[in-house]
Amino acid sequence: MRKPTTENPDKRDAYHHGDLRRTLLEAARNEISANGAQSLSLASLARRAGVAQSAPYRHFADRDELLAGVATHEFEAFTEALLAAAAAGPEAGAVKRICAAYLCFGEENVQLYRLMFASGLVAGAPKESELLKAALASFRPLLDRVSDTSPRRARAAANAIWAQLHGFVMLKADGLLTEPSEELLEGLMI
Amino acid sequence: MRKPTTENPDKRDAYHHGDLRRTLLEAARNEISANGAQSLSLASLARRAGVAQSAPYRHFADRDELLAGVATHEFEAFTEALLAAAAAGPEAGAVKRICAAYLCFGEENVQLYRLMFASGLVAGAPKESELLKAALASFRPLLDRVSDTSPRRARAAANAIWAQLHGFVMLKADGLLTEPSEELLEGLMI
DNA sequence: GAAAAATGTTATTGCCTATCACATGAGGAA
DNA sequence: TTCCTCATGTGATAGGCAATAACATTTTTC
Repeated sequence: MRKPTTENPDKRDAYHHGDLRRTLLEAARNEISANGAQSLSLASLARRAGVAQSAPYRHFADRDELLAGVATHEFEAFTEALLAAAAAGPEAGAVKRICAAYLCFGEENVQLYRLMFASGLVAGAPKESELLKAALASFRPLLDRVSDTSPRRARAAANAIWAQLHGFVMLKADGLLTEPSEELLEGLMI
Repeated sequence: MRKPTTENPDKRDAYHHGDLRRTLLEAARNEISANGAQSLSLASLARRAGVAQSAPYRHFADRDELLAGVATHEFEAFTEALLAAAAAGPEAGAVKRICAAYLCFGEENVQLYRLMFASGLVAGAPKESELLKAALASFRPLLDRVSDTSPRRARAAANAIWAQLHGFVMLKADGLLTEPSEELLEGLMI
């Protein structure tokens, strides 16, 4: 692996870029966030980064692997946001706050959310992949705070909430639900 | 428009195909159902139908319009399935049966379901499009059978159920939920 | 310091979308 | 019938992208 900066950061015109992997991931995130994952091409990313079209393939086996990289990173940010919401008040209201934070993230990052949860990327990811692990980890904040008569029932309840939140975000993203988030949050069955 | 059959159906070698639009839609449905919408190309469809690569463009402005055609048709089939489930027993259990039919459809048609609800196609569709109308219509069977103290509350309740069903299907499709449908159905909060 | 590994470049292949100009066939109007 | 027009299909083409191969240049390692 490579450190973010070499001894001389001014070496912009050097043969080697220095931190292409990170640069590509960041540019990809921007592009996806703005125009969706569909409109992303490795070629255009390479151009924007000022390297040859083939350079990205030194860091990502194919387009999907780059997308997976972006998605993984975003799942981690998502998890952070949920944890922060949980910690932002008394434990009693943690679930409610997590739900609000979930809807908020989905609304503010529609395209990234699509990549994470609706691109089929996770479905095609191997069991041990970083992506799948990051995706499952984002479920923990909610699961850990839902209690019920048994762990099994708690899991079922958390699943139900999760599914509902996910459904709200996606249906709203597609224009099939028009109610504002606060209203959906009230209608949430907990 | 053109009738499905001309006077002579044997005229296969004729200059005109006869019913290319329908043929393309059906082939596209098959391909999507088998391998997902991503792997669909108009070029390969044209080859399979035995016409020139440019022929499909006489019937669909672009790739997305073909996909929208498939999705629209599938939303109609989906609505039919939900209506059939509702009619398949006493009115009292209609909602439960609709939910079961919903999960069943999603499970048996993962790729088509993805196209319908997770491709962003609906999000980009104009307000008056057939696609959006068909999508919204698929919500009616459930909405019409959920009653509450007020129409507004009924809508909120139906939204919640809908979102939850959608969430179950998608999260399961991505391997993030592993519980069998029956169990999810029991956990459904109604 | 030399060998090896990492990272970038140029060149190439093949597939795809989308748009031309042009060809053919079907059905209606005179 | 005969011609005209429109719908539909063909061939050719431009441009973009994914992916790979062979070659070049640093950086790291021993």
